[in-house]
Amino acid sequence: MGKKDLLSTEPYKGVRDFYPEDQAFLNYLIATFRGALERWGYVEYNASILEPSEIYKAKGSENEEVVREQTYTFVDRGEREVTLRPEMTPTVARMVAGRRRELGFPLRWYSIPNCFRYERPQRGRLREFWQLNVDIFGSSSLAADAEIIAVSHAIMMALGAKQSDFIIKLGSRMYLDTLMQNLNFDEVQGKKLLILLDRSSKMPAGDFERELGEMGVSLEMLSPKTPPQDVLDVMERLKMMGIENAVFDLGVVRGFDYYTGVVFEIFDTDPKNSRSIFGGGRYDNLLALFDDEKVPAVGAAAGDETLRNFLETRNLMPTYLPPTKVYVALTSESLVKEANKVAETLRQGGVAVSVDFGEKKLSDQIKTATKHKIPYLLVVGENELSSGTFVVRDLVSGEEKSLSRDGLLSFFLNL
RNA sequence: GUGCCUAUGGUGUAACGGUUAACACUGGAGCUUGUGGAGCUCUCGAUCAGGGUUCGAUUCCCUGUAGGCACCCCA
Repeated sequence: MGKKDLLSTEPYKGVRDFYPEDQAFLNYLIATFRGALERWGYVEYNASILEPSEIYKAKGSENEEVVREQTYTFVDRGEREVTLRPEMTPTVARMVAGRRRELGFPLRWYSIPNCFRYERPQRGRLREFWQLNVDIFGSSSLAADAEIIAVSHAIMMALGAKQSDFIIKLGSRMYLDTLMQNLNFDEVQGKKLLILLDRSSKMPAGDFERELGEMGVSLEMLSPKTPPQDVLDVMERLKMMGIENAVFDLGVVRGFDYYTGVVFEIFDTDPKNSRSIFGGGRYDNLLALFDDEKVPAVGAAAGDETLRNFLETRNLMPTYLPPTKVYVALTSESLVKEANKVAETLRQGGVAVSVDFGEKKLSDQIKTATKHKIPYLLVVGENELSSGTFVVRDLVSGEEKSLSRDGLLSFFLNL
């Protein structure tokens, strides 16, 4: 028997299908983000996935290669170069700059976009991911830096984490800049050093110090006696908010593009998840690309996949339950209409109900309900309809309850 | 781009180089239990592709492909 040329059921490389359980998890993340952020006074925005390619190239010439090789970029029918957004920050910078005069500052915004990067997938890194973005625009105060970190911390806690589960590592671009000046490093050397610092946590200590030596510096020369002033200030503010798991880390650099001040990354303390969960910092110059007047900004981002890895390792994944509360099973296919009448009463009252079509026997209908993890079963048969008494079964405990037609709604509403 | 690992039904696993590739779950069909989630019977369904070694390859080797992991990079 020759096999037909069937299509693959695999999704495109590096992207995921969101089966109901997966979508439910994403929804849970989004709901948790929203809840936490809106309590802090942040409002939600969004934008198209498509952006003109130039907004990613403009940040600096060194980014051009990254954009060319690590984004989904194509030319549209009108010869415009288009990129599927690899991140949200340029987009939000564009949006804020576009309405700078109308928006009141400080501005607290968040969004949960999907972003695309053309990369080789591996643990915690995919070609499409959902990413929370939180930003404050229009404040230069370190209080804003601290708030962004505090909000990130609050989200971790809202997801069920303990402070000992993660650590907030702070760095200072300002400190590094003055350091470069003191070392008389030019831009090229400076970048090289930043890259090395960024990699340091992944390298054996010996290699790191040897490579530092090759650049004519030592770890001692780079390490401050006490954390840089801006980092200290932020840490102090965090402590006052009850956040104890923040430390200074020379290796937190955040690439080498638009950051200008305090930068931070949140890591799982379990080494299994080596990728940062949250990352962000201050980027006071980015909006100047779109606008003559500077608008200071500080923000953070967190990806869904690294958060999922974190929650899985920490056993914090929510258990899946469908929105459906009641499954109506029928003793005969001919009862669909009657069953829908019963179901409609419940729907009117706001109870989520699905009705079987009665094509299969009752035991199979129950199996379906169980398989879909629907918590309650309601059987509609001739007896029930004539007597007006319905049996509701709790599919988890197996308990049953006899109710009148009118009693059904109040039963489900009182769960 | 580089390196390492992996590849058997839809899923998870099994098969010293040797009969007809096994088992569980899932799916389908049926029986049965007189409001029934159980049980029983039957059934669909796989060695990634191409070469090589061998009397004989799921098993060993090579190439390709796909996937995973790490590096690079990480906005």
